[in-house]
Amino acid sequence: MAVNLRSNPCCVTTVYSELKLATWNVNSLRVRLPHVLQWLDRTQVDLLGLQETKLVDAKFPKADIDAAGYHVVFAGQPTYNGVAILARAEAFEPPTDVVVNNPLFPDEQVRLIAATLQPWALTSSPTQRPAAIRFISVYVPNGAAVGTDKYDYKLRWLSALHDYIGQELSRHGQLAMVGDYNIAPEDRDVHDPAIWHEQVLCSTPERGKFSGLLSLGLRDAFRLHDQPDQVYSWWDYRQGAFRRNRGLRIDHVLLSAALADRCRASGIDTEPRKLEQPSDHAPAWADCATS
DNA sequence: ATGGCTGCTTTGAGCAGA
Repeated sequence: MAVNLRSNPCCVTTVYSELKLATWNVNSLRVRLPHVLQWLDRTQVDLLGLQETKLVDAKFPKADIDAAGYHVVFAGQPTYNGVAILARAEAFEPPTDVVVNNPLFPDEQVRLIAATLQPWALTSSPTQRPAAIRFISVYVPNGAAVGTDKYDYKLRWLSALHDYIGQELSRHGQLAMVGDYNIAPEDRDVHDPAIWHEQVLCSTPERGKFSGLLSLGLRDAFRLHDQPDQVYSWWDYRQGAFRRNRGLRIDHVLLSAALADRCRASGIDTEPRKLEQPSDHAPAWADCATS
């Protein structure tokens, strides 16, 4: 976040001039909390979606995240899944309109959380009140293998997500849906497209669901800018996959038009993947100008 | 062909992840 306290009060509408959004599948927040706190401190990210927290709500480290200067909303279950949204307290009022899971898709698994974040306004004028952001953190089912029950569940989950996000986009001009989509959108997002051809995470039906989300008006922040080749967000723990950069780009920041038009940079931060006891995923991020 | 790592689990070998 770039703090921007301009001298002329009539023109100041927010306490920042730049908004940094990110997503990170942490593969157990119990294990990864130190990495997350370190990353927040380094990046000063404004809005962060987490996936695979793997924590029941009673064990969620809310106090540590509060102490780091972030609002947090979360929903978990034993052992699997679990999602959260962190919002920089200096930038946003406390989250409102929190929704857990897709209202259109009854689900025993906790894989979606949505919240509205209202930027603090440095003006009392309602006309200068900055627009709120609808922020959604999703953990799309893995799908196991093409043709399995889990794969069918993944496709049904994504169809319902499409319908829900269509509704959400009609209600919120500034919307960001971030998360682990468990889909590599194109072959250039895959280290070895021949090996992965029509395999889970890369199959045509899954890619069709991802395209369907974009057809609602969302943009893949990563592809709004020139990027180096062979940038990925997940690497298997086995076989030295990270060292050999044998990865997939499956974690994405999707932006509505109002945010995409102001997106200035995007990328994937591989630094946390180099730490001891890393998550197998790296955070993906996007920077948007606020005006 | 298989399993390779990692985290979790009413502590253990088995599941799930991707």
